[in-house]
Amino acid sequence: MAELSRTTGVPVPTIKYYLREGLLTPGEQAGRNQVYYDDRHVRRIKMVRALAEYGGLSIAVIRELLAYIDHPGRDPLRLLGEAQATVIPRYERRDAPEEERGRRRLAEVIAKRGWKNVGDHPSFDAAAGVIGVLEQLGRQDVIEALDDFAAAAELIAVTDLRVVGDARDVERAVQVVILGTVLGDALLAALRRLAQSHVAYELETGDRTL
Amino acid sequence: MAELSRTTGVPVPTIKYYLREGLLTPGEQAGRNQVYYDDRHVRRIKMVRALAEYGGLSIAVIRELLAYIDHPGRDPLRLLGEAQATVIPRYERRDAPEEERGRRRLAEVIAKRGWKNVGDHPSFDAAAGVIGVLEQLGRQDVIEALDDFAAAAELIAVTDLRVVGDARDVERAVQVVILGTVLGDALLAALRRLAQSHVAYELETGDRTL
DNA sequence: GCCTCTCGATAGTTAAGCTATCCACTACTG
DNA sequence: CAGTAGTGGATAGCTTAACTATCGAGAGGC
Repeated sequence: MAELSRTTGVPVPTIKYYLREGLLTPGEQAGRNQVYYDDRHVRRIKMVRALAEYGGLSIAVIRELLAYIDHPGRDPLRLLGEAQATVIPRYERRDAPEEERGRRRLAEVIAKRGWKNVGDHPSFDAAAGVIGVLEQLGRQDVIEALDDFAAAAELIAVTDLRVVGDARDVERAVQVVILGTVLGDALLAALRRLAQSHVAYELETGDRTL
Repeated sequence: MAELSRTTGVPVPTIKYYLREGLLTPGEQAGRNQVYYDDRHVRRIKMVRALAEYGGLSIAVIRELLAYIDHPGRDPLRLLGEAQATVIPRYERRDAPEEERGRRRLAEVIAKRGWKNVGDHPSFDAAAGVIGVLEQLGRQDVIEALDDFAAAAELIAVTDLRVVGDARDVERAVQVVILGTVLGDALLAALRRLAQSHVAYELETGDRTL
């Protein structure tokens, strides 16, 4: 265990805690007080840290994710939806008037882009909630950019699905979905800021106009 | 205060807590134990809740954001960078080999897209960290999609800058940047899942091939 | 005149995510 | 082969964040 701690940089008590919480499968017992940990444990710990640090996920959610990674459904077609359902935070759909307006606005955009199969998606209410709150805060200008955001999201989704499709087995595909979603969100957020900085620079120097 | 609580749906003790924490400016004193709150307080509270709930920001970060919203720098050109710096979580740049590799990989993509003004951006290390960890976890397939992600990020950034440019004064622009960044990230994440669901559906029905 | 409500201060609560201590035991070290 | 450092497991404790509850002096309303 000391070695596991050294190679991952995670303190021993924390590893014990992860074991207690069921994030790590017990290692192979070798004698009364000697346990062997292998490469999989190292990757497991790195995954836990990455999901917590970059994805901001709680230990409880990470445990669910890992459980799904270990025992994915066998139907590859449903895999994306199932894995998504495991990752997505559940927003309790409030029936406040502003959220209702957000739902209508979002439904318009979805219709315009011809998106199917999304009306009862768990992320629908999340997006509608954000739109509702933006409207309440008087940020109609941001809401007007919704179409462009949706277009970009579709581009990203196509990439996502291509990567998932290229995964050679279910196990790999599950990892792509989970990590691609959680770490992908963090990555996209960071890239967005870099791109903003770049575009702002080009506007300043006159290399680009909007 | 009871009325403020009723119209926002936030319990009185929580409002008191926000006052203590300096998230809310004190209302107008009217007598020894009577204080008037107005519309701005209502919007303030809604903003705090939105930033916390959808953006997952801590009270401490929200306080900084609000302070910047109240006293933005006067140079509109620097505004984006300053506001960004306030929002972006600071990752302590580790000099682990995998993060170093992430930095190199990211630098390639940036060079390929011709992004300028981006090498020492605070989000650079965040993105590099994610890439590094993806590589460690054996997800080269996701890393290969980096170019596409960057392209989408650029699209989004152009939209962002257009919205900021349309804001008619500095005060409005600051709000666009902060809310557009924090709530925009949440919105994009949700739209991404909706788009994934849509694209997956089209692939299933044969309406689309990759 | 009394009863309720208000503000503000202070203290308490809850949950998450570790971290520290203990203990019985064991395996390497000289 | 004795000693000592280290092991795993159990349990308890710590720290921070974000609220939440209590209290008391004082004001407003019928």
